Amino acid sequence: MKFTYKLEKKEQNTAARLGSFVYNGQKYETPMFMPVGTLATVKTLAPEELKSVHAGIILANTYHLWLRPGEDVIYHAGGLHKFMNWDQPILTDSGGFQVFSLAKPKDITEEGVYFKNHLNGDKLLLTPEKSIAIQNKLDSDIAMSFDECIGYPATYEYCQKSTARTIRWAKRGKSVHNNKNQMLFGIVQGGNYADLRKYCAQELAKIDFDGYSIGGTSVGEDKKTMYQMVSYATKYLPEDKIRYLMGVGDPIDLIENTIRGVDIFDCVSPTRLARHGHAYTKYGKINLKNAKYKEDFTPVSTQCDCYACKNYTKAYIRHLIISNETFGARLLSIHNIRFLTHLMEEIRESIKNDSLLELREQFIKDYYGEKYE
RNA sequence: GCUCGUUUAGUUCAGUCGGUAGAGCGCACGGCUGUUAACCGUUAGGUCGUAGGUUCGAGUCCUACAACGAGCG
Repeated sequence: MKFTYKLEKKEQNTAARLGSFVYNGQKYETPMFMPVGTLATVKTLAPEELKSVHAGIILANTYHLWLRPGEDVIYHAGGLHKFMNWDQPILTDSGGFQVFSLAKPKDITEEGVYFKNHLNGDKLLLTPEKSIAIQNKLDSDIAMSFDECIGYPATYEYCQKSTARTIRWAKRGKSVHNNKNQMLFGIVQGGNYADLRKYCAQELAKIDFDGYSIGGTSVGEDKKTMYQMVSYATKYLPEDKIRYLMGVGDPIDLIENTIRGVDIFDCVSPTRLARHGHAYTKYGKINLKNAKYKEDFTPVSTQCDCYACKNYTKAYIRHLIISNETFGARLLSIHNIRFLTHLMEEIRESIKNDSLLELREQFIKDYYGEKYE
């Protein structure tokens, strides 16, 4: 189902934006954070639990669902929403990140990208057209253009060549996109090169997508570099369209990139860290596996309103995680997602009050103490 | 009581022809940014049951003892 982004307000002191859209009769505000549910599930969580932590859009992955169960199965099920019982928005990534994480350089061609199916060894070719066709069938609300997520560092020559190809791929995808209920976003690449980011953003804007993403960040660069890449891109993106920074979700990065004009984020961190026993707190990330929590009978956070913090102690969750009990991963996933959605609530509030820079200062003080930069 | 077997890291076990010890798990700590990740990495941890003997040298071969286990009385 399509929805229209509305830019509500711009923060006075930064490039931050407050926006909104209505989906299925419900209003959603940006900036927002999207939990990741690669295989049509946000790992360990039921849809009801996702709603309880105020999740808005969730993300699923074209590549993974193509391999298993296959897009036809989901099409026959009546689409991804029905298949996974999720009546809020769904964004599908295109498989572009798997070009970065799974493919070898020699497998990337003008036509598309060759993958080795990790389930059965089959040789696979994913093209821009194929990615869009799969996403059309999955019937997500937002489809992503097939791109190459460039690693870091990368030479200017490589970024130039790859980014030009990503733009050609974006055009090819757009020309075959045929799901009227689905939006299509373009993805700005360009590495850490201002002119390439600018060029890519402007070329994509000409194609006229429903929204724009910034890709090729959180691939090993330092934070300063990431923020620079984002600034290079947001500067040249249409103001009236939503901007999505892909794969970014470290709490401070949500603040810093909101400041640079980003509207939505996604990241595996809250759920992956949860499964690995870590929890976000206002005063920094904690590792619940540490012995010091063995008899800590207080919640992860006394201020958090999530189900885990309201009902369980660190000692109990630690016990579950150490015993490899899935309930521990589930409780921490609930908490970590809630931590990020709550942070986004604070960010939106501070945009309304034009106090985002103050929020950043206070956050850093609390989260990092004296250690930050 | 006799026979056989076992005894090595916290634990379960490897350990070649005799050349002064390794692994998995656990413990402790760290990492994780569009998920091939309930994963990966790094420490710490040993009088090789005890006492003798053979040998240049014994976790390894021999003897005795101890503990545990099995079988037979």
